[in-house]
Amino acid sequence: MADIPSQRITISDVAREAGVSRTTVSHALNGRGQVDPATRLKVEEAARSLGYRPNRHAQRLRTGGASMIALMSSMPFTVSGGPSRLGFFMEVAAVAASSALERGLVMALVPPHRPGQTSLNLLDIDGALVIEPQAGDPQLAELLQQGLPVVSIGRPGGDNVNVPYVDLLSGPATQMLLTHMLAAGARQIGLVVGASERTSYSQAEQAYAAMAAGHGMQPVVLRMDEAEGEDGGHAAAQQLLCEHPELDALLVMVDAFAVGAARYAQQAGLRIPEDLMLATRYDGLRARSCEPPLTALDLHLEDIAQQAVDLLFEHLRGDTTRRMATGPLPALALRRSTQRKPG
Amino acid sequence: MADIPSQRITISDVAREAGVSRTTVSHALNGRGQVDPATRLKVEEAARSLGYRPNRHAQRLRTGGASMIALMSSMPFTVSGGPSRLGFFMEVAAVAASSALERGLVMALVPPHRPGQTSLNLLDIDGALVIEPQAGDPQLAELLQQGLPVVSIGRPGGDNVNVPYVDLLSGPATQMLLTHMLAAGARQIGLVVGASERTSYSQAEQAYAAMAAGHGMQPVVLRMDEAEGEDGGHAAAQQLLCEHPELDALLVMVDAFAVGAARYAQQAGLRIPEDLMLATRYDGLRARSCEPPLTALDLHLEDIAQQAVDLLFEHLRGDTTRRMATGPLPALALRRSTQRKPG
DNA sequence: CAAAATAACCAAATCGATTTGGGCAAAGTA
DNA sequence: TACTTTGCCCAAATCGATTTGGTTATTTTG
Repeated sequence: MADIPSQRITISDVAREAGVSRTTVSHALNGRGQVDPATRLKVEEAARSLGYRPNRHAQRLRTGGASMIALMSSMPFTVSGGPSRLGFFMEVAAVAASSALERGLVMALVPPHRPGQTSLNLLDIDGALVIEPQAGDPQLAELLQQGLPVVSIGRPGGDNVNVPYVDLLSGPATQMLLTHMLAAGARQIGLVVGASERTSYSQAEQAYAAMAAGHGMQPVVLRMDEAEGEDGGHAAAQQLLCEHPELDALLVMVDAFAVGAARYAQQAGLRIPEDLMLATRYDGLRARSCEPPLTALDLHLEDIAQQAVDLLFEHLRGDTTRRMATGPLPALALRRSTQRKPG
Repeated sequence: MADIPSQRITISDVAREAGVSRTTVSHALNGRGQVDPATRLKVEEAARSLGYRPNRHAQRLRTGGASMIALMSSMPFTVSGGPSRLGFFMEVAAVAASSALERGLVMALVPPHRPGQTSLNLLDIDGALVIEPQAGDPQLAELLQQGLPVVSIGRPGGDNVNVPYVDLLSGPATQMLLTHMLAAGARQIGLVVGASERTSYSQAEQAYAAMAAGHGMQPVVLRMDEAEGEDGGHAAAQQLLCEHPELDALLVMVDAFAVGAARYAQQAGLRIPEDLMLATRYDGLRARSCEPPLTALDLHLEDIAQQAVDLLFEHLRGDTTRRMATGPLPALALRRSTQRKPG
């Protein structure tokens, strides 16, 4: 029956119990230096019986090692947080937290916040993962300014050219969605992206332009402020379909927009997919619980997040040679929103 | 153009810059001791200009406290993690992380792990949130044994009677689902719960028993090991429906099981909801992306998580008077799986 | 056999903060 | 005047680990 230790067990206690010096305890427990195997056993036994757990703060203070990373979202609250919180951010978080723990790192979540809160200087981290930062992202800027290692999930926008990143392959991804929609019978596809300057958007636009040129499609693109959330998607669909009644399909890159677009279609009496096909990029809760469920992409975020943590870990260790990683190609998640009844 | 500081700024650097001792810097920056207002300004200015950020490890080592809490899941990997990671756990995580940050606490995610990994002694936290711990939960036991403040989301199972908790109201929740199914035309409802000893299960069973007695329903309950995941739900449905062909509805408390049950129904040629109604407790990704989507409950996890963080915060502060909190009543999330076509 | 290498261990320095226990004027009090 | 209080400041101790730079014995080598 072990008493609850009111005073924490330190290395000195173990040393006393084992009858050796603190140095030897440290060496024995960490496999460093020269220690007689018999002594090592004695130390280990003492540590176990006393319930010794090294004080992480003392360890980190001495060794300078990293212990905490943060995962931050640069998307506005209305897209990344809000009613349906379980999006891209949290999916990455789930995997990244596991991978981080396996490396002895603790991952702190810094969820999207209402405008005007920085709170970054509140927490003291050794590195950070950021998701699809836009050009001139203030959070990213602050992290870099503090000299912290950062890995971006998705190539960072703007002039942050030397921030290491995991490529999300937005060009091929867009191509995949467009190809599918065309094969499924779409004739005129419109594109909706966010208004901020993110690599995924510009790559999508490029892929879309190339595709349109190749298929004799008149390119129709609309950019909408992400902060507008689902309502923004509603408005975007409305504007696009009024100005371009020939459109019979929409590729809406932001899932919150896509849900709004579906709502507009319903209100306008447009059947999905018969009158209007709809697809989005990220296959998350929003895409799946939309009515009808939306065709989207499995981005393999599990691999992506894993790679990002790996990369960040390397940089934390001082090995900054690798500046990029690539995940597997996205895979199509086929749903009703792009499947017209045959005939 | 600030250089990237290769060497971290310490309190000594600030002291030198401001022309005072380290003690005075500490006092000035932390509002302790007696410091001339003019000196304080000088110190603050020096700290700002040098970009000083106190070393968290040194601080914590000295002061003892840590400002980190953990969110842990006691569900097996197959239920809470796995292919569809975005469940109960991550939904709570999203909200709890925000609330924690607002209080200056960092929240670490300790996702469900493969069996045999503790990893708890790896991180040092000063409090934890646990989700629906079962009777004799080893993680909870370890936390308590270390004397750490713990708040449970959902009343803890077994004899952990004095662990403070946020009530998930599983009795009323079950009643709500059963009442709905009966009103929707179900005649004989079977119940599937997890085999572990969790309060939500026993409360569900109680509510079910009472309901059955009141409606002349023969109670049919099956307990399935949670580690079996979706396949377990498949097996449970098979067994239940073979032994009790009179059943025309199932309330499956674990969402992973429910998805498996839906799969079995499809294989057995049972139409949902015409031949078999299906409902589950937690309205998450699994319930929504099931075919057909499953009727479930909005548990108001946002409020629940908020309350849990509040409660834990109080206990961290030493105020242990409040030992329980209650969230709002769950709300029905109606889906096709319980809506028979009229006529 | 003397010199060099190795094994096993330890005392003290170190990491960067906070806290303890003063020191020294200037101001207040008997 | 002498004695206490107050204001402002600092040197050194402290937190609990790791690391540096040794000291002894014990082998190995020339």
